[in-house]
Amino acid sequence: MMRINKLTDYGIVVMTRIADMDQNRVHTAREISEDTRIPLPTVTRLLKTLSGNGLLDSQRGSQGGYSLSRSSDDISVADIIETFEGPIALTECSTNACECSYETKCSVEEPWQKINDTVKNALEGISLNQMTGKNQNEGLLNLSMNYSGGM
Amino acid sequence: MMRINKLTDYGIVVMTRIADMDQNRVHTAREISEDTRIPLPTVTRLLKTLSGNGLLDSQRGSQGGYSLSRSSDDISVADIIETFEGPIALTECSTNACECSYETKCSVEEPWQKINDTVKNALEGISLNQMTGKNQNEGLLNLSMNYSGGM
DNA sequence: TTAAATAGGACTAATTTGGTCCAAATTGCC
DNA sequence: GGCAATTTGGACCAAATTAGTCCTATTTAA
Repeated sequence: MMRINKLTDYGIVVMTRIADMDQNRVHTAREISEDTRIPLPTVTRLLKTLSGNGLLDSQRGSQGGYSLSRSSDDISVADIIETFEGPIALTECSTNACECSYETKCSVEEPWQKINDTVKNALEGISLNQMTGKNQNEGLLNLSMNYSGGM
Repeated sequence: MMRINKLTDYGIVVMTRIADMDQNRVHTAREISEDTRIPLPTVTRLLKTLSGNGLLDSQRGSQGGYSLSRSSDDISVADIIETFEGPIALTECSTNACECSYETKCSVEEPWQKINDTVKNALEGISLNQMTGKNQNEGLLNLSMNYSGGM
């Protein structure tokens, strides 16, 4: 149903949770697992991926844990999605290198690029901060979209 | 990688192809298969789905075939995607009935609705006609998106 | 030195997706 | 009326992807 993957969804939940918590200390996988009720093995994997891709800073060893690598204003939903699923590309034709096997497909290539850019922009426009409970009913209110294109 | 399904992609190719062809006659599955080089069994399945969901009219029997049920201006990419994948919903939370098992998820619900609406609007804004070769480099040129929301 | 963490990666089970095929129903035409 | 060309509906299986778990190594504070 044109879903993002479950793990990506979890990833956003986890990031949102971290953004919601105290920024002055690190948070362990166990803590986040208990908070979100996502099983610990899964959470550890999510955190590893997120830190490996630079969205989280990690501190090893005792008293270690994870924290946001940047302000929650500077992390977008697109960042998180791309961490788990790679570049946002609705079809193969959306990426730069289009190697269509069907001739017709290529006539469809340029429109897809546009569609994809639009979706990508939408996701880049939502910050992690906007996902938190902190400013619910605020930050998103003036999110809108205008089409000047005529059909 | 946050893709639409291959069959959905094919579905768009098939619809685009039909839109590109003579509107004064019906087109058989075999014809479309040969045109697009998508295997016949797959094409028949695509066409069945498309006609079952009202995007194509079908005529049975000898001399039968498929044709667009409405003008290609009145069919959107979103229509086709929804035909194959159901309502556009990036996460479960995007749909009306959100039954999150994790408490945090629900704090994320409203932002997701917004994100989803944005993506949906983007896809609804592209007509099948714009996907055809007929008016390439025309219809899409002034497709743009403005964010008034600040991050 | 020990305990508490993260890091890296292998592995399996579950789910989804892609693709094919068959039998039935409908329709036009000879 | 019967035949041939279609769509319709649904079952089915193989392949690919995804979700989730587990094990071992490494790092670090106390």
